[in-house]
Amino acid sequence: MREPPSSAPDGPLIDPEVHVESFRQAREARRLELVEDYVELIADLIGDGGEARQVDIAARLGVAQPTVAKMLKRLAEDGLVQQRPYRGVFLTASGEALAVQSRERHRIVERFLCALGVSPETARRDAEGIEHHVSAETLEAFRRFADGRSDA
Amino acid sequence: MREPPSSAPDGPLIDPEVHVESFRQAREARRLELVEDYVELIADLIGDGGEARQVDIAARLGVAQPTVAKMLKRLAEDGLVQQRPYRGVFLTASGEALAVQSRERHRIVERFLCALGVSPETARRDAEGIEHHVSAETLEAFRRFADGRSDA
DNA sequence: GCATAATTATAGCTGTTGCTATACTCGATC
DNA sequence: GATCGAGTATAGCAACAGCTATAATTATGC
Ligand SMILES: [Mn+2]
Ligand SMILES: [Mn+2]
Ligand SMILES: [Mn+2]
Ligand SMILES: [Mn+2]
Repeated sequence: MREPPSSAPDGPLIDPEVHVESFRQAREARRLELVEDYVELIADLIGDGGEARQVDIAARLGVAQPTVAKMLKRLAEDGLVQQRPYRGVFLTASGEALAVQSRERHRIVERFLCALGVSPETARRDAEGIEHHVSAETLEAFRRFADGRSDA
Repeated sequence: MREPPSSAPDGPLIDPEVHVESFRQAREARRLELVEDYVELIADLIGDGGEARQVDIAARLGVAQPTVAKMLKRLAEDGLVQQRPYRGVFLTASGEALAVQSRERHRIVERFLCALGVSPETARRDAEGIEHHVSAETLEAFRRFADGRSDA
């Protein structure tokens, strides 16, 4: 049915094996999105008020409290947080490491968008989604651009 | 429990009502990601070879064929594609419109990353995820930057 | 200390996105 | 025109991410 492997791309479409790489990477990033947002938010809440309560996590994420409870259970199973019944949730060493890394990347993406001329509000909102799909190479390019343009 | 509404942000955390907006936008974008990728890919396959078969869609997305079959059923229910049993799938008018719009945004994001100095391979992979989280304002900033720097 | 409010836990549901296994249909070949 | 391979449909499963309703627990106020 399909043409035998020819080196001539007979249209605007790239090679299927190459194409699939991008989609796989995007799916993998999507799988990690929530985890990254949770640990980052937990770290911020602890840093801000000394504790991360389910109700506050839920309020900031815009989801119901049982949704948070279920996710925290999963994060605990994955060794990223530690929770004691009816008490707050804390980050493990690896959870803290992921939080620091995620927060730094988030910060760079948001700063980059602002440096590009996007309004702070839009930068804040778009960065929340974009951050999870920015590779190390792209992040470095973002950082370079933001540093070069920053008025600081 | 929580402080009464005070105008003084007592930490690095922004206002919860503002914070939740970003997460809601990211969740909404995530909800539309797959739909946009499907219609864009279907449009490309039709433009390339005149037809969009499930096996080809599956091969490019990196998923199994029944996964594609189920999604096409949903897209048909949503009025984005039309499929006849054991025949190819076609885009409706609104499906075509979404495809054109998604493809254009995708193209701009990828071109922007390249203009920023990211390698073509990384630009291709990162754009596949980033595209879905780029607002109209950010897209316009991307376009301006890419146009201003393009050597064409 | 006890009543009550706030918080967390749990049960049970839905919808989405993936999978494997298998049945069905279509078209090409002989 | 029967066969066989490619492609499609369907069934059934699992993980994930959300929800409501309600029970259990902790914390607060009197
Ligand atoms: Mn983040
Ligand atoms: Mn995020
Ligand atoms: Mn795309
Ligand atoms: Mn995409």
